[in-house]
Amino acid sequence: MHRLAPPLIDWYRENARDLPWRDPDFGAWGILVSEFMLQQTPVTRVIPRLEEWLMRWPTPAHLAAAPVADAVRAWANLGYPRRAMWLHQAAVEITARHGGVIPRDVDALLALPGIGDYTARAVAAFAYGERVPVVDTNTRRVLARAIEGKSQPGPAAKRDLAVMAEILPTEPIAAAIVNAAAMELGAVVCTARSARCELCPLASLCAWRAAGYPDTGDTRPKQAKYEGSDRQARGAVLAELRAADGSGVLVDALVTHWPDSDQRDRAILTLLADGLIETVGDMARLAGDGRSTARAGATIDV
DNA sequence: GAGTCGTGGGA
DNA sequence: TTCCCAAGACT
Repeated sequence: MHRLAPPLIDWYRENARDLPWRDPDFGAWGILVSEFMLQQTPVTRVIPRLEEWLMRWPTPAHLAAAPVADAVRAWANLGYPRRAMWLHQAAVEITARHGGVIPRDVDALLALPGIGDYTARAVAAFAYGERVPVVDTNTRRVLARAIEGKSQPGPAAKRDLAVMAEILPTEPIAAAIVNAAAMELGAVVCTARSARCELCPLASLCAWRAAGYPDTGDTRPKQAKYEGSDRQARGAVLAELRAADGSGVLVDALVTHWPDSDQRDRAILTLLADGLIETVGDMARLAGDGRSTARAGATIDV
């Protein structure tokens, strides 16, 4: 077994947070939904929305039968609402092509919308016990420090999976724990802002610590400013349509206060292109909203 | 590979 | 106040 695995396993058994999706009875659907929600959204904000979601849609078939607009509303403030749309579409495909059962095969999971390298492997490992490397931003930071001796990881790369595979135990259950432990360690001890090495089970083995904590630079892509961005404009448009009923809002009445009218129009057009909203005549609404008169796809002139 | 895509809490 | 960043995916 790799020298990093035993201390990770022992530490995780003692220190893992008691999170809902770690309940052995949580189920593959709950784990899949939690992984969608956790893509770029903090744990504390996910938990209440996740519990509501699973109460309302206890299986993929339940979600698949609902309008996608309901999913986007229930997504609430989790951010990146395309994820709600993709999760809904994934539920449709799981219901139609997988008999309502979440796939356990990584490639089958990757074929679903909104599921990439991380989520596919997380579901395979944590819902089904598959022995596959799972690499998220926390794991990449832990590996960069402990093994490569760097202060921060580089941008996500395919090679990360091979590095993680190196330290995975042979036995699938132990492998799943090592996957979870690396993520957990990066989330609560070896964080982006600080390294609380006095709490770290890998401290005595850590290459970065042994090298004296050199600042090796930060090559991660920097996040664009949100204030004044197209994302902010899209958020404002979508917030108005979430608050509206199925009849929608006059296109010309959407976010009329927005200071940049070109940006406002661009927000509406890209939301249409993404399939998050639709127009019927001069009205706009969440895609799939409204009742029986749905005629999506009409164009608007802005 | 680099840019884009929400939202809000904490440093 | 301002900035960072949070279990990524897609184009």
